[in-house]
Amino acid sequence: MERITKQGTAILNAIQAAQRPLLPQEILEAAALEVPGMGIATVYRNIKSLVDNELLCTVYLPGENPRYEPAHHHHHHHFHCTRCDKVFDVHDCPGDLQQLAPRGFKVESHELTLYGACETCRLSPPTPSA
Amino acid sequence: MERITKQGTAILNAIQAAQRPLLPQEILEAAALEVPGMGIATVYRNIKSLVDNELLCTVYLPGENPRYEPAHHHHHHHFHCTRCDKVFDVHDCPGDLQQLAPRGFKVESHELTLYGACETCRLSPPTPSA
DNA sequence: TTGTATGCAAAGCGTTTGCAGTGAT
DNA sequence: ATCACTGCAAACGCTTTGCATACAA
Repeated sequence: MERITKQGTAILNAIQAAQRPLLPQEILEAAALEVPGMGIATVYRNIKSLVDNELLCTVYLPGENPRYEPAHHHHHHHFHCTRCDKVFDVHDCPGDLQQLAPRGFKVESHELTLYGACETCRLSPPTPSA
Repeated sequence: MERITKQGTAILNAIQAAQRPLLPQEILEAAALEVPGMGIATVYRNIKSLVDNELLCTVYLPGENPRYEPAHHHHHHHFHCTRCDKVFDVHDCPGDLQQLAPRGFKVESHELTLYGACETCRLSPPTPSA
């Protein structure tokens, strides 16, 4: 992306405004509030170039489609709320995990995902009527 | 699955013989050695029923398609070799990670993936000629 | 004006499903 | 002889790509 377009601006705004990693479809919905009629292909193309330029990073969670968040340039993990399915950053880290690997294996990095209830869901359980 | 078929047997054999989680395509290739001409749809259908019957479990790794391994019925993690892309079981675990989550969040489970070089790849670096 | 970025639709890829035929019981 | 399972092909959901048009420069 060499040119500044209203679509590209809206996409980056949407991702930066979200306080959590977003799916492409969520990015589209948010950006389309600003630029109605925007297509999903534009979202994918912009995401790709933003990731290439290291303005965004890709959040891969087990069994999930990729989400995107602003590149933090620091090691962190994620918390996946099993109630609302939203994903949140976790800035703490268990540290070196070489000890866990089988003998002879060299651990160079790791990914950790926590699952449970986010604060909102913990304080607002689903209504029994549902 | 109520009936025993040669395809179903070959599929289960392939997964149990592998010492690591396999992709559906890998399962097909292994099982087709025993039952040539087997279709990928049969692999998916058998996997699904084996998972439902808890003979298999699904291994979800970040950014990867699902793999399948015999159900171990115990908590464990995985090591993904970045050289050969094979995945191995890790039986050790860092334990409770509640401490890592943001305040107010409740951690109920976690997934951990280690990345690096498996023993084979660590001992056999790629040939410089490649 | 130039040519990049967009929108649409078609294509890709992994997975699922409908259907007619095969084969386990 | 049944009817569950199989193979094939079509359908699906997500992502990518081709192409003509729109618009940033």
